[in-house]
Amino acid sequence: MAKTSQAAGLHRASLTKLHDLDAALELMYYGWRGMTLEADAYLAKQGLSRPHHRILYVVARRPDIAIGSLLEVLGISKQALNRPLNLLLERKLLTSKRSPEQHRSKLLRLTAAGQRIEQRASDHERKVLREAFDRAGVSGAAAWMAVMEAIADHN
Amino acid sequence: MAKTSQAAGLHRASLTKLHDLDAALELMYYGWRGMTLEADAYLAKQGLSRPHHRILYVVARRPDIAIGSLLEVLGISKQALNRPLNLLLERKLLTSKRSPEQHRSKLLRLTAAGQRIEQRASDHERKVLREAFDRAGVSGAAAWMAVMEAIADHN
DNA sequence: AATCTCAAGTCAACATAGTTGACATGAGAG
DNA sequence: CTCTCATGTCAACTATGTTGACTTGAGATT
Repeated sequence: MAKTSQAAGLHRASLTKLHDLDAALELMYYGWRGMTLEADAYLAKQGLSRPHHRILYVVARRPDIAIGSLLEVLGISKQALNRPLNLLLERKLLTSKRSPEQHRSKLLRLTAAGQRIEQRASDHERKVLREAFDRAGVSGAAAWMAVMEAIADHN
Repeated sequence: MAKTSQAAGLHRASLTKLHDLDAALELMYYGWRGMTLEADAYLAKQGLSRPHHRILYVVARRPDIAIGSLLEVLGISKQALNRPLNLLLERKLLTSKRSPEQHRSKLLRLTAAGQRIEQRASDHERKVLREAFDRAGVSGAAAWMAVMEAIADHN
């Protein structure tokens, strides 16, 4: 699961711009890469990868979430969730218990170890954002957020 | 190759924000999704997917690129390039010819059909960006670019 | 008590996108 | 005639996802 290898650098290739927005398009690509690169490397060291992080991230922000809700939030099938989720339970980064009344569903929570890993992985991503925002200033950061919201909510 | 299915919507989940930058972090995730969603759907209708688009995109902007250079730009192994590239050649979206002097390397070019598909797929992505930039105004777009550059070039 | 529903879990088969490693081919250069 | 070097190809593997078909176990209904 996840190699330590990779070009890691993957310098932004200099391609001829055929359209006005090609530069922006490429920035989205390399921006995503830039934000996740260190987090992925950290996760790989822990024997984890992005799907595990996504689970930890969501459970951290919705303690006692049921598996069905987690599936909805992640937008994947339960079969796809199965493996990474079980690994996290085995590694005791997550706990699951049945709720007192709603005995049908299982509630997920992070253990202390799970919280630590979630925090460190997300910290790598936030660090990249923070440095960029610091350079851009408060108004630049706000403008970035506004544009990203428009892109994310498009349609 | 690529299903037409998917939640397609995948509404931005409302998660408790544990940190200042969690909102920004999630925006990067959903922004990437938002930009590529329609392009991926279009490509799927053509029986293609993102790796094919990446190849078409690069070759469009570097006509007569050799395979070795393409590998560098894409940052994948030649074995990984092999299948999508051969599909594009079979479907006559790309041509390869040996150059007159440098007989060792093969030069890649888009056919008219390849250009059409590349353009349409990229247009879907640019459309999302254009609408967001229109709302944000020139200064907002410039700020977005500046922040994304800082993120992309981080490290 | 018997049955229905519903969340969760599990098994199999498959698709896609990537990896390493090993080796073949074909042209140019020495 | 051999060496290099870009390209091509085969095999085996990993990881992340998909559908479809089923089981299990608890709660609710009749």
